[in-house]
Amino acid sequence: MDMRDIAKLAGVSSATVSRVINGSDLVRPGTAERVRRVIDELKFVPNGSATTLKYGKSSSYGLIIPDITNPFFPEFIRSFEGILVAKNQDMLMATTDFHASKMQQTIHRMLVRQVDGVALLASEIETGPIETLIRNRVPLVTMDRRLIGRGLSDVSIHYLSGMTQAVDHLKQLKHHKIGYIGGSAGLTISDHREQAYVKAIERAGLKFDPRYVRVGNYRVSGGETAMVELLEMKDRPTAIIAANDLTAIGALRVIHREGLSVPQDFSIVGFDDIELSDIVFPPLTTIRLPRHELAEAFVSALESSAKDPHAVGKQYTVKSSLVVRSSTGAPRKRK
Amino acid sequence: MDMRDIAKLAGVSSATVSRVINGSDLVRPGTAERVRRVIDELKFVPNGSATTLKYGKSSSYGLIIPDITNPFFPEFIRSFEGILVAKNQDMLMATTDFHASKMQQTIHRMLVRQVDGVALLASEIETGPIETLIRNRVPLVTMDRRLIGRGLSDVSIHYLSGMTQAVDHLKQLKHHKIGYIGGSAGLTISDHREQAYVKAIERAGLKFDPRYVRVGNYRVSGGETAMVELLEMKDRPTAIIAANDLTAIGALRVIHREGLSVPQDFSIVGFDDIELSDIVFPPLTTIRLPRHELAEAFVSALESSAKDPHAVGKQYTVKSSLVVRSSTGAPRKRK
DNA sequence: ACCATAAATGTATTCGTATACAATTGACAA
DNA sequence: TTGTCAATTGTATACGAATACATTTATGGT
Repeated sequence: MDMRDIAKLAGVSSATVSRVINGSDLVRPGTAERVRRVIDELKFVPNGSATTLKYGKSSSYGLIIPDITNPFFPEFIRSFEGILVAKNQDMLMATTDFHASKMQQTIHRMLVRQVDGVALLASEIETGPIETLIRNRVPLVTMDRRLIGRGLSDVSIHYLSGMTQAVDHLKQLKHHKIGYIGGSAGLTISDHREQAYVKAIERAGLKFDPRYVRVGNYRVSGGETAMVELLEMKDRPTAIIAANDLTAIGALRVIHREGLSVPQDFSIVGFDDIELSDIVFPPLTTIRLPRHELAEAFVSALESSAKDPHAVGKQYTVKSSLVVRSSTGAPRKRK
Repeated sequence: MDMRDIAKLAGVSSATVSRVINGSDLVRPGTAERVRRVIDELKFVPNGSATTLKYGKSSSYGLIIPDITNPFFPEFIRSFEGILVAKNQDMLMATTDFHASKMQQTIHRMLVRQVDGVALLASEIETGPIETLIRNRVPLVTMDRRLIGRGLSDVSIHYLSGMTQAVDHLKQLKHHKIGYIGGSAGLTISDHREQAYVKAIERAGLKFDPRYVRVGNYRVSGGETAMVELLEMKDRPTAIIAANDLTAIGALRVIHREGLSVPQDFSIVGFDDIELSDIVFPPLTTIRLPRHELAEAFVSALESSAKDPHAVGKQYTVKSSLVVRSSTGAPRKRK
């Protein structure tokens, strides 16, 4: 069943049907009504491929993330998808699992599908795939790369605001030895977070000690491994800031496993403020990264680039801020 | 850039280019090589809309879930997407948030996109949307509806296997009063789970007490509310089975908040075995629902229906089984 | 009633790929 | 060399919707 069938039944031409469907105002109300009735009766659904082919736009955006299993992403996706659906756009989601090959494959699929733009929350890996998109004039919005260009926008998180609050909060509680468990080595996003930590420490007038900085992997396991190492130190920190909440939860687990407690023996600060962080015990003090604002920034960046793919994109910034719960407190006095 | 451009540069016709791209074997190897070289050089990507329009198939499947924020779904999606990508299929994901209107909208979008089939993990709401799909001859695979038909398959979970193991396990620990916190009222999936509980209780020769059965909402909050009610009972149960892990975690929180402990004061059994269940404290004994098998069942159901949309679908079954961790133990003796 | 003009509708073509069918080329035998 | 047949390659068209342009119909003024 296609528009011509509808046209025949409504006694009009396919052009009129198309106009009715697209809400053109140059159709007489009576005619439009008649056509609409036929469409409803036959429950006609237009063929999107034909529209995309003709129109050159697919009204869909790609979303590439590294790992849907990290709760941060589903929470982001919910907002992102919600915003798109409200605008009658579709979302093509893909996961890279941090593999460059999957990334390539994914981008290829998005090109085939004629997406109107790509939101890349896994910019980590390489620049190759990014160039592929740019070359094909597909608007791209990255996270935390801090580079813009023609058809290339970026949404960055202002880590420093939240990190400063976290360090100040800990300092006020009389912590002087504040450690940091980072993300996977070699990712720009990890660097940004770590730099914010270093800067916040220095700004607070505390001494930066590289021995207190450990590498993680953005997952629970990385937090565990790093925390084990930190526990083995003689002069160990009394507070830990983690690169994300999962890492913080990993640290928490190790501390509990060792029979120590939070926040009496260690204060822990996470990053992201995933829903989970309010559920674990003790509820996690964490630096909130507002998902909905982030999603909104991505969508508006995508939209404006889609409107004019030739223009230079914008740099968006989303602030982070501390949420104090129960995993931070004054350190236990040691003799 | 289209196939004709490639054809011109390679000195062949567009038909040959198409044949090369689709791996037809009636192209002379030398010619194919020449064409492939041009494609690579120009990094040509074919237009999927045109292919879909011509071919009538989009090589993509729809996935409809209620709530991506429930960790069960991301874990499922990871497998589902992985399997599809390996077969060069795309996934169009959509969330319903348990709203019938969103469901309708979502299904409409999938029809427009010409998906080759839909996996519906949110069959809960109504039958209307389902009929829309059937009418449009889009293969449909539902979860736990236990109805099949032309182009309609179903993947059901054999709850009873895991539930029986759970009840037996608790009985062996000397629990006689085993409560149940269910899912949202009115969903078939909730009924299936609850029926399995009732049957398992009776099979174990225990007394079924309806006062021990409470309604939840598949989220932490539902587990909390229900657990508060259960705690207020005079003759309260000593063990609780929850309809999913989030519910169990909600119960866990309330118990801790009241200064009681698990498994000393209460034994708790979850359902799903989300990754989280191994991370909470204490690690949750739970009934595992194998995500990967589930995803595989969905994909094979989709594929066989897509191959022959006219045939009657199949009923798949996936077993559940108990995973014992630390949230279950012998009940504390009460005087 | 008639013309000018605006409003409404229709006709024909385009988007890029796949493929039925047609045409050409090549291999080999006689 | 020519014919036969298979292997290649090319030509023309269809898929379904959108739209430039053409045509018809309605409206209003005289």
